[in-house]
Amino acid sequence: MSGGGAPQGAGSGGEGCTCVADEEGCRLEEDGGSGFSDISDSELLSLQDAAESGDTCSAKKEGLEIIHDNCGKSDVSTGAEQGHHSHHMGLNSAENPVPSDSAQRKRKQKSPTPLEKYSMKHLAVTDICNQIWCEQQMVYKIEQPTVHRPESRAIINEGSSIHLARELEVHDVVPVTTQSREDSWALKCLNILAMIPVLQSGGRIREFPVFRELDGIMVVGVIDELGYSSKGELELRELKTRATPTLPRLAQKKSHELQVCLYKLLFDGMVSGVLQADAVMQHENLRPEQELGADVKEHAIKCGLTVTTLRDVLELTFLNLTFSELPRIDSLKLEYCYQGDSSFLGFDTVTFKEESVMEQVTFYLSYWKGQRDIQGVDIEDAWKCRMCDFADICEWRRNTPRLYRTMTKRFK
DNA sequence: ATTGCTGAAGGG
Repeated sequence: MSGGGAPQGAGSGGEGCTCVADEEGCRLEEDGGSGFSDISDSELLSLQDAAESGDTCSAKKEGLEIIHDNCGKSDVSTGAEQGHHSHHMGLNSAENPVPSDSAQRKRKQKSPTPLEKYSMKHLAVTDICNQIWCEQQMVYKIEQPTVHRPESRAIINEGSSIHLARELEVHDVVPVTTQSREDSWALKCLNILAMIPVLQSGGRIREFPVFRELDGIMVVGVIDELGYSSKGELELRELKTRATPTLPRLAQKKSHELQVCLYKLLFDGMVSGVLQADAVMQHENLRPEQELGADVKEHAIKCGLTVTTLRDVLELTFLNLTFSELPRIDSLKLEYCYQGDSSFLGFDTVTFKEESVMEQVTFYLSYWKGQRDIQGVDIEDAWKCRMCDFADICEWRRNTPRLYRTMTKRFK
């Protein structure tokens, strides 16, 4: 069951709070139920309020037009069901139109890299983790983010709500309206600024945003939990909720392990000063002097900060990160628990080997830079296809007949 | 720049 409670408005009793970008309610999906079902009642209410009070509810981002007197969940015009990555695929028809060396301007002749093709400014840590599971599937997920078999969807929703419940144990979540990507980044920074002192005083935090350039690509993520072990070491904890009361098998563990290693790589970089405001601005194509939205500025004031532009916030954040002398992450822990009865299944301690992690990162990012072809699952991993949401449309499978036979074989 | 494109993680 999806019990994900709504992050209610600014609670007063918490030890802290996190702001979530409340993109004017644009986190909507066509299908009222199977999609991101955790749009909460309170979010819907605030949407309706906004509509009634005549607020423009135009959601240009995502190419989604909402008729604003019908701003309810069931009335979302589609167009978003393919998500933001829904650039029409398969434009190969017009390819290489005769290299008429004359009129052809200085446009790049070479085909775009996958990163360019999907207009991605950055990769998420979880993109890379999906990539380690199956690169072909990861691409399908980017192209069609809302495609899920119902059973996958239910398990994922349950996991989300358990995570949210845990988050609410350590701080409140207050919705903040963002009007631009600059606003979203500012909010991310405000969250970091709010969490630094908690870490400094030995406290525990959840949902810590991290980002850093790796191999020329911006990688962003959110650390599930940071706290201190009994030995006083800074410890990263990543909760994995499971649909079966079993520990994961190797293939899945590999993905989880890389996930926490990537978080450490990003976090350590941030506290040791490798971040530069300009690099972030360039990668993300942000306007540094753009004035921040009213709600973001208002929230900054509540945090005791007077800021007007994203540059202000970013630089403040980087200064704080480097001068707070936060430790690097000492220990990486995966915690598994069973969705059914919340019982604890076990811990895994992950060893961080920098060379090995960087080697993997280089390999996975090379795909995004167009340096190699896509690589679907190997024969021995063909079992993954049996529970893949995209099995029936998969090019990799179609082009790998041996894989298909292995996959469909009912072994034993 | 056919001028702008995205909360990440969520589980297997």
